[in-house]
Amino acid sequence: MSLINNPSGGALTTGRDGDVVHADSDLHGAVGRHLARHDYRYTAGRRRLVDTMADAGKPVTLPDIISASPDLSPSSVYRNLDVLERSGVVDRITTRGDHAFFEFAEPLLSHHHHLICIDCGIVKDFCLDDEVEKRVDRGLLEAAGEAGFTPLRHNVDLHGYCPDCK
Amino acid sequence: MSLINNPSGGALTTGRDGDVVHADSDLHGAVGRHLARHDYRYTAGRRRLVDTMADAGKPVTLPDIISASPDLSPSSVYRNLDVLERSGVVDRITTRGDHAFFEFAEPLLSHHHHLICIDCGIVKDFCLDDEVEKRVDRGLLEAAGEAGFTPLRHNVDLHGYCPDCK
DNA sequence: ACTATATTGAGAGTGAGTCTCATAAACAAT
DNA sequence: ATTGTTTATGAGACTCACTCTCAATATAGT
Repeated sequence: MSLINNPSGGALTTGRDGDVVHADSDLHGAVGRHLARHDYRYTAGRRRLVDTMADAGKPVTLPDIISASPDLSPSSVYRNLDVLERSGVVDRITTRGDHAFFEFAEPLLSHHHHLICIDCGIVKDFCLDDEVEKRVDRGLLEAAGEAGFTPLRHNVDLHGYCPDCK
Repeated sequence: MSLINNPSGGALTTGRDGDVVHADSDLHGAVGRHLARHDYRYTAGRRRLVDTMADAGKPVTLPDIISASPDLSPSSVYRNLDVLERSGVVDRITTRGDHAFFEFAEPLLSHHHHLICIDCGIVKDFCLDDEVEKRVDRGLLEAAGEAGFTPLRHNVDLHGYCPDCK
């Protein structure tokens, strides 16, 4: 298992609760706790999936996962990505490309956003500075309240062309 | 044809170019200009589609369009939504729901963002104030430059539960 | 009107993701 | 350890949003 994806380039060191995963700390422990909270088992196949995603260090699609770990069964991977998403371990990123992307959710991964290529759909992570984040948060909470929405998280995505599709 | 969707509640009155559509001005003229710029024809079917979307006044899915205008052919509507998207008339919003949502693109519609229900996928528009927008823009341009991305537009989406799915 | 080009519509086709179900693994309690 | 109970697995069938095909039709230019 390698380092978890971290767009800011430094080690993951902060967070508001005890489940933030530090560069060399116990990812599996944190994932297991999330799963247990939702009455799911942390099986060997799910560990393999988590390891594969951690090794990738960036948002991945199903083909990415299968080509990195060909012994995993596609139907089980889809089912387990769903379980991990329900447990708050993984976020699904839906783009115009053929496949959805998956990456570790906060607070397993520090807060960040996405550059999305509108041609090939590839996703790359980046961070905004704290000042901007706070202002966005305040604006979003206000808007959500007015519309009767219960806010869970925000996405700030930039759509454009990646270096390859330019 | 009714008013175009406008999350801020007031009339659409500003914009950086001449194609911004005011509440009572010529939507079809602006759409026709966009299509012509891309060597597409503004046919009767495309007008019907544009009218249907304008009448809805909010992001719509293909079933929304067909149930509002049952004489439109689904395959043509899909094809024409694609043409309108390529021409910059329409934006596609991909969510976890079964269907993609479509709405008028900027600058036909004033700048705004989306509340997206993570359960049913429904999309609602809202605005952020100008100060926040400017800061977000600056942060995104910087991030895009570092990653070699060519920025086109940004999306600030809030994901949560809509009043019905709460 | 005539020609060249773009669009239409009905239905066939595609493919990412989901569902089924028989088998296997994980947990609990004795 | 053994048994019983619940949950997970995997192969493949299946769904269905969306795209493609192609003959018929509408549009624009001359």
